Amino acid sequence: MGQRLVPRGKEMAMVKDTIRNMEEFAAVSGISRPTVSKYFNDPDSVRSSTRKRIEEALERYDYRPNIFAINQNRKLTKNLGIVVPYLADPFFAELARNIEQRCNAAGYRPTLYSSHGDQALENDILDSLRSLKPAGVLLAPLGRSSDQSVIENFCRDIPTVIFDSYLPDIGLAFVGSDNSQFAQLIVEYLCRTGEPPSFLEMKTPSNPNANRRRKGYIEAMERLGHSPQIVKVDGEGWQFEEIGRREGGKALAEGLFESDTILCSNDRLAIGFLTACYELKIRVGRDSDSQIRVAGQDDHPFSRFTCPPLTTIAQDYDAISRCAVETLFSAIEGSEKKHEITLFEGKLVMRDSA
Amino acid sequence: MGQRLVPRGKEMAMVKDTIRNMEEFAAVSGISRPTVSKYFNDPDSVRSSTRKRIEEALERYDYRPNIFAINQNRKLTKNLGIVVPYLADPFFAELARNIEQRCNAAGYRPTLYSSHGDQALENDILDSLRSLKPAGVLLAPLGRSSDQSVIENFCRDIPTVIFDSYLPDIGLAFVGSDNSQFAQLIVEYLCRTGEPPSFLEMKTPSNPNANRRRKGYIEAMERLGHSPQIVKVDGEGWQFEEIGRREGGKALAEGLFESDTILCSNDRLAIGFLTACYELKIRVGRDSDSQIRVAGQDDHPFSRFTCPPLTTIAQDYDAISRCAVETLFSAIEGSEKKHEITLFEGKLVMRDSA
DNA sequence: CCATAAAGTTTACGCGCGTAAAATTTAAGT
DNA sequence: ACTTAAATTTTACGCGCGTAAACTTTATGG
Repeated sequence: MGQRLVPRGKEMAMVKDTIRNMEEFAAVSGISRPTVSKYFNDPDSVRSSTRKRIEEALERYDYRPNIFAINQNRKLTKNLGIVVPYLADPFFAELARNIEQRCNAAGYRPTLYSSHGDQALENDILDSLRSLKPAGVLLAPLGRSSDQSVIENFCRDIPTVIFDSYLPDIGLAFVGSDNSQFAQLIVEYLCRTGEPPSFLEMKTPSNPNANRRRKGYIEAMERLGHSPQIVKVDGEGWQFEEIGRREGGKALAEGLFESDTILCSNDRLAIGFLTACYELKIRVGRDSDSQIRVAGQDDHPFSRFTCPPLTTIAQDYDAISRCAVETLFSAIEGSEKKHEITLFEGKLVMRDSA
Repeated sequence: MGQRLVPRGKEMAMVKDTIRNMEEFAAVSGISRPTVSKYFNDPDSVRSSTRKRIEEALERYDYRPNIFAINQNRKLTKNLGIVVPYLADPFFAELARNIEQRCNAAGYRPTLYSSHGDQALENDILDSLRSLKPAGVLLAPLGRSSDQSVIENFCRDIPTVIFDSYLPDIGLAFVGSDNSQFAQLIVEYLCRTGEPPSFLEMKTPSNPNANRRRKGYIEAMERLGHSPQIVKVDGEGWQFEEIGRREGGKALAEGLFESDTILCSNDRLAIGFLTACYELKIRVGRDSDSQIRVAGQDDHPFSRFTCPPLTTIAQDYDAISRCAVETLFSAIEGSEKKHEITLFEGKLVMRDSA
């Protein structure tokens, strides 16, 4: 009796549930519009008592500032762009997820784009990204098939951190992996535990990281007193598994590998190559009754589940995404000048394939 | 002599390269601003001669309308939202790519979001999607862990086509696969070629499609005169491969499967289960010296590359994405009323695992 | 209690574009 | 050449918010 059947907030919301703009919201919260505007730009910039009043009103009415009107008038938006070359590759999906969460946590509005391995699309994305007036962009370029001049122009206008795939002197900074170290680390391991490996890669790798991995392989082999052997197979595009299976299998069947240990340029190639081995009934592993060993590089999310599970070098997803985001933020908020390059080392992940 | 050293367009661009708004662009193109505005809303709505003049100016000056000002004033934006539950799953990545391209082709601006398996994030996405005033949304819900009332409210305000994971009576329409048919098709195949299969699934599947697949399995088994056997394993979340490996392997080691043929609720579970088989040194395949057969459902992009390659039922990515997009467009442009459900059949993909 | 700074209020303008209405020009067709 | 419809121009307003300037209120401290 006499008790409220409806919570106070809900009741008041019924009175005028349709807050059309900041003017009306300022009215119902009893604060002037410019102050309310100030609050939304930075809640800490208003006195705590007025902040409280605004936030109370915010609970009664679900008003939120019109994002288009905001961005039209602000010089610097809170938008961020995240661009990856190929989202159907779980490696990039994971990286993107990681970066996205960090951006959200920092109060920005990230938007995710995938170039799908297509130069024209990458250019289009950068183009439409411009019109979003983003505060910054985190860009993993296609690599070899990127239109460098387009990216260079873009980076001149918009604060951009490049990650994963290096482009010389472009953008605020580069964050990626020390691909040479990747290859050296696993070569050392493979040599220590068996025959020195042959190296399997695509003839025209779409990603420049492949070049550093090849060099790392050669360096490590020579340092250890072995002669490197590189098998380059045909294949274009981003269907790495299929290339690894078809062309890698072909090379295997033709006996092109001088070693019984195959180091693949990346995990996806290795995954396809494992399939080829299966089809050729060649037993892969490091136990005595196996015929060859296969290793990859990246620690792709699926590498744990190949048969046998793939020995590989793990990318430090977390460090890369964290560093890329932090670098961008410090450049946006402060003003970093010099073009910095940060490379993270990989860790050996020993599984059964090598 | 007397020849131009600079193309005409470039030369004129030097004169006044900084078109600040539509007013200025209208001036240099010799057309009034309202007509230019009309052109940008629909190039075919102006006379071909004026269209030509505008497009000539467009080549000389790289003006493009301010997207924020446009969206602020238009009642209906050209924005679209695409939401998937888990982007690190290449199945959804592929589907999203497919949908994205269709939206772009139709002149819309799609934005891709992933709920990353998290209800709170799904809600947040819908919330921030609202403020984008999208013309429509293509939503693949989390499923069981979705907050149905939130999604229902969202769909009341914004034209939304649900895909992949069915939610009763929500949204404009549903587009997905006939999951019951998937299971029946592969059960028939498995029974025809060997022992009737046991069914492996998660105890609390995150996706309601799993329920239809289970029913399809039971139906087909009974129709063929076999008694169904379902093995439910523990496991939460979206790490299906790991669940398939760990829990599926445990069930296998404990001899819980009555049949030598295992039908998995989906490919990712099957991929993990194949790993478990490998670890237990159980040979998978359909040839005489294999011990068990394993099949999946979805035709996941990686299923081609498991060892052995996975026999499965292929989702019709293309048909689903096409239908979902077309349904949304016809609802946006025209005005579809009735809530339609469209299901696509799967096709048997025979590989070596079963 | 008063001086002072900090915060809030009023007022007003501008951002870039959609869009309506009325006036004018253009194109098409008998 | 004349009628008519269609396209374009002019003019004008509004969207929702950022933001500046001048003024008024509040908090703080000796």
